[in-house]
Amino acid sequence: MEDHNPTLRVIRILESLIGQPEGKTLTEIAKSCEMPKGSIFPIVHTLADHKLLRYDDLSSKYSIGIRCYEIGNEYIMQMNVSDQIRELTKKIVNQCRETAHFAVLDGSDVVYLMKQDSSEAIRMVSSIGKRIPAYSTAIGKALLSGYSDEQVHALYPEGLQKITDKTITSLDVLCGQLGEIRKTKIAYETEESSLNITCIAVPVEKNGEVVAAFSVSIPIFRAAKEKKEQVKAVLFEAKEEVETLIRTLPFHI
Amino acid sequence: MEDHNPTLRVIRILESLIGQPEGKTLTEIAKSCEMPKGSIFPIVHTLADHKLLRYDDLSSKYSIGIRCYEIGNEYIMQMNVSDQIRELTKKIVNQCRETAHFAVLDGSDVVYLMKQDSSEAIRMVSSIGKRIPAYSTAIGKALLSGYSDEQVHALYPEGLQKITDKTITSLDVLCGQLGEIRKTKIAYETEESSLNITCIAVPVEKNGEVVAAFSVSIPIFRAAKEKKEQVKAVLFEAKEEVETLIRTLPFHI
DNA sequence: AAACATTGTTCGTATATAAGAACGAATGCG
DNA sequence: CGCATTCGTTCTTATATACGAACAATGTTT
Repeated sequence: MEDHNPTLRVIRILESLIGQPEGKTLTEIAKSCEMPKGSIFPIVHTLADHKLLRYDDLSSKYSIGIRCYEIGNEYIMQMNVSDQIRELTKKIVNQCRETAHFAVLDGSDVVYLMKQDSSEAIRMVSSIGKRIPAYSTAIGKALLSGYSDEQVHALYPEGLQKITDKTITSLDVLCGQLGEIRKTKIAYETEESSLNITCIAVPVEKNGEVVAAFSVSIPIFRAAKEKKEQVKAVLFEAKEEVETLIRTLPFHI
Repeated sequence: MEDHNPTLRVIRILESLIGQPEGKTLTEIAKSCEMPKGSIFPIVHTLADHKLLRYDDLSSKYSIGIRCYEIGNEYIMQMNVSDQIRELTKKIVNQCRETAHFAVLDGSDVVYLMKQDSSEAIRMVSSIGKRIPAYSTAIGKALLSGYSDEQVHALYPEGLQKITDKTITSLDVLCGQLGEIRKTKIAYETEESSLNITCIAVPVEKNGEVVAAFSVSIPIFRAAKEKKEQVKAVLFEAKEEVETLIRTLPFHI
């Protein structure tokens, strides 16, 4: 480790524990962060003392602590409309009987801020706080539609990776779809991010800029034409409502 | 600032931004953390670079960033039963038509992990991730019932502060109620934390230890006797279900 | 039982950070 | 228009941290 930025160390330690529900031992953290364990020892201790990390005696593993949860929730609270948006997401679910998401774009990834499951038997397995490549989902495409074709190209210098057989891998095809979305204000996706799931999404705009998006995910066997039309109508209504809501209020990503 | 622990600095900076939806300028952060702004400048920069902080050009204020949200959600994900618990919370709301919470205890405070609003007109204004003194709420008392009277006394060396006119301020009265809760496994509270709200809660136990709690909050004008009885029954059912759920699985705070 | 592989922990010194004043750049105000 | 008050930024040196090997303490394997 050549970089001696102690703040960066803290960040790398915390990030190394994302997607690790079991946690990691001090030695494992040291290895994955490429830092000597003697160096991270006091850092990990301080973090654990303040509950940003949690230490499990049995497994002797560290994982993300409750204080991170509290701090992270502050992000949502900053959107002073978070409760209303949650209600709107819930309303979408009630009307469509399918899982709905509210998400924003961070770089080239979609970050889900809210998720409401449908009460139908088959549920999506997505989770809030998760991050996935934008180009592979309807909600991501809705968000990307706020960017110009050049900006989209710049976001994916390595091109588009296949996630399922139906994932779009051509930037030109993607930009073609984004052009449509800019006009129609609705985005579609079929099995491009997970099999047997189709997704419909609308961009949420403020002052002409795309700041967020709503989506509904449907198992394809339930995605008949009239169902899709109904979902589309519900999403357009939600779009209107949330845009009215945030028109005057500050709303940031 | 005498303490030169750089990790602690990061923590203090992040924590100083909790409950500050508007954010703070670099100077304000420096003042509230009692650190020279020249010192925290590189720290804040690194945090912002990695989106743990967010900088607003217009107000030139820093606030909690999206990456904190992602990291914090990892805490919930670690409870591999989080989705089922969310469903259970939702079920409580559907059956009671009132706001339900799921929370754990951290020190002497309640930390809400999940919240589901009722669709009724008047809603609670609580928020997930928030932290409030345990003794003032039904859910807090349910959680405290896992402690002995001595432990409870130790938790509040300064005694109990008044939040509303009806807040319990005597540790002995509190411990008396906790004794009841240990026997009956149900906790009540009326306007002790917020006016016009009454609350009913059940502790969630694993191996005889209280690890979490469910609660339902009701505006007092809707809290008739038969309503309370119904809520009590729903909560007992939820308690049974979640205890079965976590019996075999690892479940930690 | 002994060797091994874990875990976390300590320590001296090279090296990077922290303090705090002083700087420049905006903005607000009289 | 200029004084005053923000904002962020830079700089030098005292001072604290990071390295990384060697440490103890468990638990696992042979």
